[in-house]
Amino acid sequence: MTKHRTTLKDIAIKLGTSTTTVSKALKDYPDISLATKMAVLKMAKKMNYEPDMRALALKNGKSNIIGVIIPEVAHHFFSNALDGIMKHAEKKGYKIILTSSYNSLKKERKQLKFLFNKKVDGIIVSLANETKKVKHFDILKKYEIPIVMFDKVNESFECSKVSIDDEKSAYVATKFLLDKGCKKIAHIKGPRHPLNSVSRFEGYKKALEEHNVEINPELIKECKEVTIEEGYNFTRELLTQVNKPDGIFAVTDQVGVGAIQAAQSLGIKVPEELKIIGFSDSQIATIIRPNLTTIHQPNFEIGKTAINMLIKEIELLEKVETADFEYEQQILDTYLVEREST
Amino acid sequence: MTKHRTTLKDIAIKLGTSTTTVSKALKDYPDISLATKMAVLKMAKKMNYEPDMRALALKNGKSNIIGVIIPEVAHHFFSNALDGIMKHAEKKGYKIILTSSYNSLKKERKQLKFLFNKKVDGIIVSLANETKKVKHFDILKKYEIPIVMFDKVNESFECSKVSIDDEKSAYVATKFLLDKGCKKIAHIKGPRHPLNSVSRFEGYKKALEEHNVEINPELIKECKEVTIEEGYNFTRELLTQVNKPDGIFAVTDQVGVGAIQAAQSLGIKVPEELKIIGFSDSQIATIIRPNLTTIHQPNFEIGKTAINMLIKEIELLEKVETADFEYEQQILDTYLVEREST
DNA sequence: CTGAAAGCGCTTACAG
DNA sequence: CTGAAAGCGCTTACAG
Repeated sequence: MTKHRTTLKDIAIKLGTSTTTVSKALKDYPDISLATKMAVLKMAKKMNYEPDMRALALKNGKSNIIGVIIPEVAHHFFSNALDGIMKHAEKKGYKIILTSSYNSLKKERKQLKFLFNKKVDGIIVSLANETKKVKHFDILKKYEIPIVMFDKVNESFECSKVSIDDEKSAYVATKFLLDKGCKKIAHIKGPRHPLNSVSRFEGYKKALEEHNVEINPELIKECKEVTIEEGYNFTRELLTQVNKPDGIFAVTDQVGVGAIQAAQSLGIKVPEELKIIGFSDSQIATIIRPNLTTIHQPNFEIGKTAINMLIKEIELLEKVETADFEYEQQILDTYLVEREST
Repeated sequence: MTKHRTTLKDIAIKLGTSTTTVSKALKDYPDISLATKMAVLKMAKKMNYEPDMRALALKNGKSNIIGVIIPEVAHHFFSNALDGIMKHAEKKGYKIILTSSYNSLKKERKQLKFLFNKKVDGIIVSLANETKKVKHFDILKKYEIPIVMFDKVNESFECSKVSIDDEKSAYVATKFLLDKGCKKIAHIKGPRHPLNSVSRFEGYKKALEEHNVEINPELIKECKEVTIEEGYNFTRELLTQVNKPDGIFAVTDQVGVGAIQAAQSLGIKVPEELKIIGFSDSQIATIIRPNLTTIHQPNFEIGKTAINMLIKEIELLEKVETADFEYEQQILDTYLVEREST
């Protein structure tokens, strides 16, 4: 058994007064005599009184806790976005219950249910790769619990969202290779599901089409895990086939780094013989030699924007009777960072 | 206002019975008739009943929530340790409230107080760099709230701890350079405070002393932020002074990567003219060319061990009257990974 | 200015 | 087998 902590009642008994009075004194109600107030304050301090937030949450119907569900924790993008979420939640007096879906739909459902039962004030989620249908989020609508999706969002679900324009960014990346003179541009894409990879693939195709370059299935590879290893292996495949690419657009920096290493392992010069561009602008892009040209993505800002939108909704909801406000959809800017690999 | 959620009372009214009966039926008490039980279960399902965990926490005195305080979120080591903490907390039915001290003592105090008021079942902490005295943790002792420290621990505070042997690992790293024939080994150390950097410095000195190599202050540099940039700048200083080192032990891989880049910028060959070893075995160590030799640290395992120790204490405490069990101190193994930079 | 009472959503010892 | 009552720690409308 853990030890008894001081409650309002303890203070009241010690002072021969009521919990009502103690509560009011502590909360600085106007209808308490100065003498009583001082006595209560003093005793509360002496007894190390700290309010029990469980009771407050139950009573007030507000916990000042926000639930977060992310696909992965030990991941460059998510830990940075999380940093943005936490710093700004902190500023506004909220704390975070952090959960992970580990990219599994089943876990995502479980975490959501838990956060719902926990009565968090709102939820921020980046969908699991497995998640296609988002029916499980309907319960939040039903009980008017604010939710904001970021990065891995669902197109059809109505809620506020923060993301980048993956298609446009991929278009920019691919067009950059075209402008640099590449004729045969390969794309090592992400898995079929998360919307991001699909959109990046679309941007790639759009740029090629616009420049009247035929899309060649031989030059398109699809990752499962989106790792350095996959980037390495696919690039070796690409570079040893008859129809070799002279440019590669990699779906992430991890894959791009693998691509550079693969080219080097075959004695192919980057950028002279092969130009490579990544996506994300993570630290590894600056460490690999030649440095990886990439698309910069505002990780921290994405998290920050998401939490600010969510808190705005939470606090709006406290005032109005019913939630019929407009959902916001913010698309944050990306930009190309030119380095040595192109 | 958020919408009303189904409570036991709602079900009871609908069924013309009492909340007591509903509660018991839901919890499968033996003294409920099968008919009632079925009816309750059915209605609960129909009305989408979900228990309110705030009420449970208040009633049971247990929240199944663990508070975590880490110095940084967007950090390779901490996000991996956190991954270990979360995965294993999950398995045992606990969730995490994640907070960060941002390496500030003041924030650490604030987060601790919050978690205390929140009545979490236990706390896992890695101390802020600023934290020297840990008096603020005494309150946990007073109320018998289990706490486990990991990585950045305090020597004198009595509680369970998980870490690695920084001194020994640093000794191994330095000795490795000596065995490779280095005569003048520099050390780019961390800031004066966190115990880790001090211990690593001790290990460095010990190895030199044992090999009768004099410790030369000219060869010792002290980082503030422990970044690639600092590693780069200090290494350039070291390599342009009269008394040049032929080996560098860097306090982290970040610093080690900066060191390699600095050597390259001066046309000094690694490992032929200068051998470099890092600490942590993070991804960047495998990406830099030449690859960085380093000390492997079990990030995920550290988190996993910490959470398992904590849950053990929490559950023990539920059974016994008072907490007088032994604190565990686990030192996890590290090992040297030889790569190209030595 | 003070305090008894009701209530937030649950559990459980106890009486019937 | 069922349910009224007390209680977890707080808040607040209301009566005095």
